[in-house]
Amino acid sequence: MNFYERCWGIERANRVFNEMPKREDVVWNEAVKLNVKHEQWVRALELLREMQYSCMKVKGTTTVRVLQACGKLKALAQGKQIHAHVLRFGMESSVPICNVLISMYAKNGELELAGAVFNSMEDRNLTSWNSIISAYASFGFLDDAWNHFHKLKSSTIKPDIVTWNCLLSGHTLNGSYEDVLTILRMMQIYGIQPNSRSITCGLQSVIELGLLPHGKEIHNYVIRHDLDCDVYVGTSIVDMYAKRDCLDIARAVFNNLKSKNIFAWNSLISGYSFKGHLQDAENLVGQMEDAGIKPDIVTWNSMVSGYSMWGHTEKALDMIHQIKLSGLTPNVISWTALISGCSQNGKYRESLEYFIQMQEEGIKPNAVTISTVLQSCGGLSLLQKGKEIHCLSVKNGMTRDVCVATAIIDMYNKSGSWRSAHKVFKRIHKNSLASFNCMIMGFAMYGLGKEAISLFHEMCSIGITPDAITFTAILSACKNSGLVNEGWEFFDKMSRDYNVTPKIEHYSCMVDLLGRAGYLDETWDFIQKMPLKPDATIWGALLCSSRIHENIEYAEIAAKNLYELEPDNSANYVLMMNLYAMSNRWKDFDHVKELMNSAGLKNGQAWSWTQIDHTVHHFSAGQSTHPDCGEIYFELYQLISQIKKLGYVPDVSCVYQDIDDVEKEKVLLSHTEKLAITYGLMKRKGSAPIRVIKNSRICSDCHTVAKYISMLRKCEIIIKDGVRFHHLSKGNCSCKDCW
DNA sequence: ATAGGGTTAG
Repeated sequence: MNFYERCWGIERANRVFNEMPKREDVVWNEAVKLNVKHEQWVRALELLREMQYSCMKVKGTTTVRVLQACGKLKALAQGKQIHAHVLRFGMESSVPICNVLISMYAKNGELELAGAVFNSMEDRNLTSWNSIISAYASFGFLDDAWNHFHKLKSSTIKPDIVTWNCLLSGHTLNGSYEDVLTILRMMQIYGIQPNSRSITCGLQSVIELGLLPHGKEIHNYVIRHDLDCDVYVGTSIVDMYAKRDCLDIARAVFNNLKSKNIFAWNSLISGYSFKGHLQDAENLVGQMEDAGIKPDIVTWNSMVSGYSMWGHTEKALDMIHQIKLSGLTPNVISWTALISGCSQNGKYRESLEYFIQMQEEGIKPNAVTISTVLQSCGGLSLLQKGKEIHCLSVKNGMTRDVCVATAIIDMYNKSGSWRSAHKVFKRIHKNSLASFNCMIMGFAMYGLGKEAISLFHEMCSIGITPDAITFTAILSACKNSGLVNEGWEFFDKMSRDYNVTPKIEHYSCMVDLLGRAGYLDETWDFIQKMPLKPDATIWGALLCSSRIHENIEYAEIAAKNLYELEPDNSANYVLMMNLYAMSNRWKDFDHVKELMNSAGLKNGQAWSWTQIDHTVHHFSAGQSTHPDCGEIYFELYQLISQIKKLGYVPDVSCVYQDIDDVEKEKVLLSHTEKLAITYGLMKRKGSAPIRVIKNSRICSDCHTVAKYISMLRKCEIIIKDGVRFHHLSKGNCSCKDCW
């Protein structure tokens, strides 16, 4: 039989077997084992059944082999049949057979059955214990695994390296990386030498936890125990250094590797690419090819991701082309890398275009792709497109994914529809810290301070601990709703009760909160006492508040710092010019204007847009480019005269030009958000809210006009300005006029 | 006869 197997393979061997006139038990057993070895599963089982029918003796070793195969092939039904056979022929007292039964059930995910077999055993050896501990650990039932470990320790049998490694890999799979390191320490206490498998678990944990010193310790251990010739260990070390930004060390370790497989190359390349050393990464790809290793899809994807993340979209696209040239097909990860890079760099439009292109090439998006694309929709406030993607994710059952759910909430918040965001939020079964943060931030953006605060309390009451991001959200909610006392309270509480040290963004919120409320001296005091060096956000907040409350003294201090910290930000110059204009200080006005000109800066173009059906309508300051321009102005004049009857008085202080009030009133009319709102009113169908996006901050006059229009025409108007959202209805705004 | 079988890209 063996001879035939060697010369002509399993089929020939089976034929010879069938032609044998008289077949002994031994031959039958050999035939079954052989078929299992060649993964001729059906045939092996047929033979086994024939043996059972003819009451032949099936040897223990044969049974073990077949059960092993049932585990590997996840053939639960067949496994159970053999289990029945084992019971019928009284083989259940055999320790090896029970051991393999445990393993078979575990591999098929039947932990209860595995446990039942283990419990029914009269005698157990170390392998039995290892099998059951491995079963529980590999499915994340770590408590059960430890329980059995402790029972084992109180018996006469001693755990070995396999036992420990089962626990290590269980904790690694479960993501409890601190525990992995603790177990490694325990092993040393018990005098068990970690082997290469233990080490790879440890290294993976060190990478996830970002504990480079521990990693170096493990590296030393590896060198001392000659484990660095293990391919997996070597690659993990390269990977660790590459991920922790120690590219030189990573390269040195890599160069010393005895055998360099594709994983090692890829780890190094991804390290260089991720850090933005793209030329080095590309050179490595060349070297890898010279060494006779063909770059695979992972190699190329590292390159796509690097280029795309660092803003070189064209090169990323070029890499996608290269993938095709090398005979491979760009997969969902290649495309997601490209799309995500665009989105992260603010190239939202491009990212949406590539999303379409990806689908045209027959690649289906997954949850990561969807979350990324939703970010792009939010970035552009494209509510319609965002809704489409939301539908797509529902259709594909992706809303259960925490990242997708959070991205949907964020998209609705950023697209002017906090109600939809809230609806999605409430429908999520188990909200996470991230989704709470996202929704609190959403309320904050609309000036819904009370709602944000009550959500904060709800979150704490169900046992979720707020983090630094939660406090940024809650403080900006207080800031956007003018809740000074509440803001102070949260600021005190965060370090006192929640052990979160305030960062610069928290200080910035406080400066904004105090300043806008008019407590400028207190704000100044606060900045002086801050333990951190004030940055542009702090001075920017002070400048804004000083402008609102027309305090030239503080404004000038803030501006002086800002001109140094961000000389290219025209907004700072413009704010200063506004302030001087308000106080009729035209000489100072001209001075700032010169300063701005000499820095080569222009006053940014103001624009607004609104979406009607599937078309985006753009309105730019000083241009009457819209085809329906005449009609829009006609409608606007009528609206203005109607709201004047309701009490509207134009706020000419919003015009910072040295002209008379009649002229100023005309200038007010041309503000782009008014045109966009008017157009939205003209074209809207039914009672859908009018949504307008504006690149800079809305002025107080437009804000007032929008409030009156919402009252007059009984409509909802949602305006996103450079900073936040305004949700207007029935003559009121969600921001309660504190901006 | 029986236990563990890993590392890279979004």
